[in-house]
Amino acid sequence: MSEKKSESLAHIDLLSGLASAELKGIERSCAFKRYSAQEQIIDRQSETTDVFFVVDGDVRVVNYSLSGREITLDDLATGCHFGELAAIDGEPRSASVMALSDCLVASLPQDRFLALLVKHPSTALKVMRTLTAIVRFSTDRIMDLSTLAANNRVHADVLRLARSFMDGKNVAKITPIPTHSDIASRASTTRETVARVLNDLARHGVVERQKSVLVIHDVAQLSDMVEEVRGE
Amino acid sequence: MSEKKSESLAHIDLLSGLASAELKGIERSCAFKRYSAQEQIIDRQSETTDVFFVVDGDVRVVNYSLSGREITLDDLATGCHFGELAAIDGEPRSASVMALSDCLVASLPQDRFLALLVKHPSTALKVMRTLTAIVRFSTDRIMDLSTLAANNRVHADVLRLARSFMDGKNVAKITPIPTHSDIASRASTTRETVARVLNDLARHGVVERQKSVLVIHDVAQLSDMVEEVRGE
DNA sequence: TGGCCTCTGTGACCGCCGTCACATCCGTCG
DNA sequence: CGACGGATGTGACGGCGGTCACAGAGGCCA
Repeated sequence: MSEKKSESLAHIDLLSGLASAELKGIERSCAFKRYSAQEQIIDRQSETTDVFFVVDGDVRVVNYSLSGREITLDDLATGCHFGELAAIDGEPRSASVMALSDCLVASLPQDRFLALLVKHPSTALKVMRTLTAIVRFSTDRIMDLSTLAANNRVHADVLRLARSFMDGKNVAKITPIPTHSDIASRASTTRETVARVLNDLARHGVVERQKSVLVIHDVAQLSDMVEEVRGE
Repeated sequence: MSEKKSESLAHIDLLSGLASAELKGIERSCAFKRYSAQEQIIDRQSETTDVFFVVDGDVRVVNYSLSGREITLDDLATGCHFGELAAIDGEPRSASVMALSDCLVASLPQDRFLALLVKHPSTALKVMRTLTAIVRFSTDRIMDLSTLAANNRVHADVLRLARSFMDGKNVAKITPIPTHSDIASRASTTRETVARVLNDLARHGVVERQKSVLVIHDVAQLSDMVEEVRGE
């Protein structure tokens, strides 16, 4: 297993442009904390305003309907940051964040973060670029939710997964295999629907579930299945 | 009717902190253009990167499914800006923008805009705050689309309208009355569903359609109707 | 005033998919 | 090895709401 990662911000994307002395200063202002898998890091509606850096591990930005339904907004890997919304505008947290794996997270107080933005316009620009990425991602999702039927949203989500696990021109090998509930929470549907859709795809030879890999045999066809419905 | 508004950026929220000499410089870098109602200002997927200021009038940020279905993302009034996503990250336009009314719009080239952000951190911060507002608005919408049924989304949208037209503690007078298609395009449903829901509400005395005002008699009850479903 | 176009109201139909209920299946841990 | 919990497969049912079709109801302009 991986050893304890050191408490360093050297691999945080947002801070990669800074001089090492500067980085050290920020590290000293940070509180480092370990979370175990499934543990809550931020609670929606809470009034904290720190910014967080994922030093090691993976986290999930998520929200819950009052009925307990879980809606995944995004997953973040090592090197990412989160919590900047509240730091920038001072409003309550807009979403919850939980640890997907055991992970090490650094938190930077709001005033230190804002000072950083003022002092380093290039860092401010990086923050803006991550924000625009979130906005684009969100509007895509709104379009999907507004125009696609549930099973096509599953197609779209599997396609998105496939595209980040390409293995050859038209084949993707997704591993580890996400659970059906996992996909359902991103596509805003139920695990039953995901199961039915995946089995349909398997029956048509588009995907194949192996021991610990989900093989997409025909990414192009999957893509067609999403596009054709988007258009009609 | 209102006279031709002057080609000035004095009332643009984003630029309100700048010295007047600075503002004049930006004005000189801008191209001012009039659009008539319904005219397209930005086309999704186009490769331009200017930032736009709404000097006078109202505009709508909107997207279309290939089948022609219209999805309203947001409406912007005089003083707002748009088009900053592409200016910040250089990607193609993420949405279309059209004039809701006849309006006057100023466009600022990307490099001028980026230079402004670098020179004035407080303006950069304002940009970030508008971006965080968009993100929050979008995640709320994603939650609504994921957890509310179509007619409850209509409730939620009317409630949102009502809250911005309050007239007394529990009464709102919405004017001008939006068309049903209009509401439908924000709530991601059909005008027929909107018509049925509004008539239901009218039958229960919650709303009343008058000549040119939509009166919400019981905002609290409307609010309850949204909350109760969110919870179950 | 008459015609046209947009907006509105409502009924009928029916397919998608959320919900419930079980039956496996599988890895882990005692 | 047996048992337990989580993940998966699948049938049945029923309702929500999208779609189609058409009938008013207002403006607005010639």
